[in-house]
Amino acid sequence: MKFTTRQIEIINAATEIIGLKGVQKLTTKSLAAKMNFSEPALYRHFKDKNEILRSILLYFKGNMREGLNNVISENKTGLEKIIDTISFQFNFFVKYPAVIMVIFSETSFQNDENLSITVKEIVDDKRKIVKAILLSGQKDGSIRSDLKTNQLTNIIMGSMRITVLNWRLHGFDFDLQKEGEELIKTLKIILKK
Amino acid sequence: MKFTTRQIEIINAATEIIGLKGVQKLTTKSLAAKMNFSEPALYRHFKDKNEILRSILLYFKGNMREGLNNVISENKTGLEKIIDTISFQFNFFVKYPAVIMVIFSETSFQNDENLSITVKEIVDDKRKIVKAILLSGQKDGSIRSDLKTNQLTNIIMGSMRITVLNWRLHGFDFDLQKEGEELIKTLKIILKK
DNA sequence: GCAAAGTTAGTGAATGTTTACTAATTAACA
DNA sequence: TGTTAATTAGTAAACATTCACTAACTTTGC
Repeated sequence: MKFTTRQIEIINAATEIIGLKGVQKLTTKSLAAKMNFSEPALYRHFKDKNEILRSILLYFKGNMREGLNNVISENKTGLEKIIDTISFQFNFFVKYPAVIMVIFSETSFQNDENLSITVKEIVDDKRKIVKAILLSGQKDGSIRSDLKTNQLTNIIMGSMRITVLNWRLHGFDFDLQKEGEELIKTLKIILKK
Repeated sequence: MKFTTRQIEIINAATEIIGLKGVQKLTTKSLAAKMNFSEPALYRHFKDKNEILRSILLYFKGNMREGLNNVISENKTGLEKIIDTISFQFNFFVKYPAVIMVIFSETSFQNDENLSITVKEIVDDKRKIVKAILLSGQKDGSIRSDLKTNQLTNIIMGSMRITVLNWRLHGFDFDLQKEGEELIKTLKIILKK
């Protein structure tokens, strides 16, 4: 998926609205207002509203993946890679808090058949990456092998997600970076062989 | 919060719509249709739509809490209680899958100030319960004490949530009960002293 | 080198629908 | 007979989208 600069501007504006007020408040009106142009102008850049929503998902899927790929291509142990992966994501969310609702959107984007398929693909994709790292960690001996990778995946992804969501729920009123480090410390102890 | 039988019927119908199609598809029209009566009939039982949404949250908050209270009032170790708590919730969701979207709804109900406060209270409430059990488990020696209860809470709640959400995302196509038992087995090993 | 042709990104006005909600009325029944 | 629960028929506002049109660029062919 390639996007024009203008499309990316719109995607960012839409993401900000969703992050601040929820998907229900993302309307052609609110989006056009944030972009400082008229509603019909949106249709110069996207076929319809659903394409905007799908583009938001795909755009951040790409962003996330790029960052994760950088992390996992380094020459480190599985445990280190997992830690880096989590760390990268916490940094990402601190930097772009508006994206949280988009990335953790299983519950929000399921009103359209097409969108919920996209969401599913994104989630499965990430799960696969984490699982693969865990497996490599079990092989290189940095991660304990007495627990199934599937379960460890749930524990890692789940605890990270709930920490971030909780941050959002509490109006970003605590230091996510710090909380992230706490979680990483804990997970390290749990995962280590 | 006391509800009439008719109100509970409406709450259940609304929950089913949300569970199946998402909050955005819960409209006065769709809800009335599911209830087999006209839209204005809804207003016999609720002041407005927001009161319906709030009632859904409160109703299941009550249901959950009742079940959890039963579990934690038994005379068991902290570890056993935590396991029972998780187990209870998996059973609950298998029985009432439509409720999942309501219980794990931080992301969906935040379009209204009032509702998102209610959601926050529910989440915080549950977090407190889990944390208290963990603490008692650390005191009675059934749960390891080298990790902070806050972090353990995130790990437990997060992994449970993501397992259930994943089940939903995949159209309920695997055995959640079994997956829940797997998770419990894993968590037991991790938490044990 | 420059006019004709085409493209890009926007506008205001209007569209048909859907939304939540209300007023007035009626059927049921204890 | 009076309360409860429903109805029919409506409303204003919000919604996504289309329409006809324009101003400002860019490309192309002579």
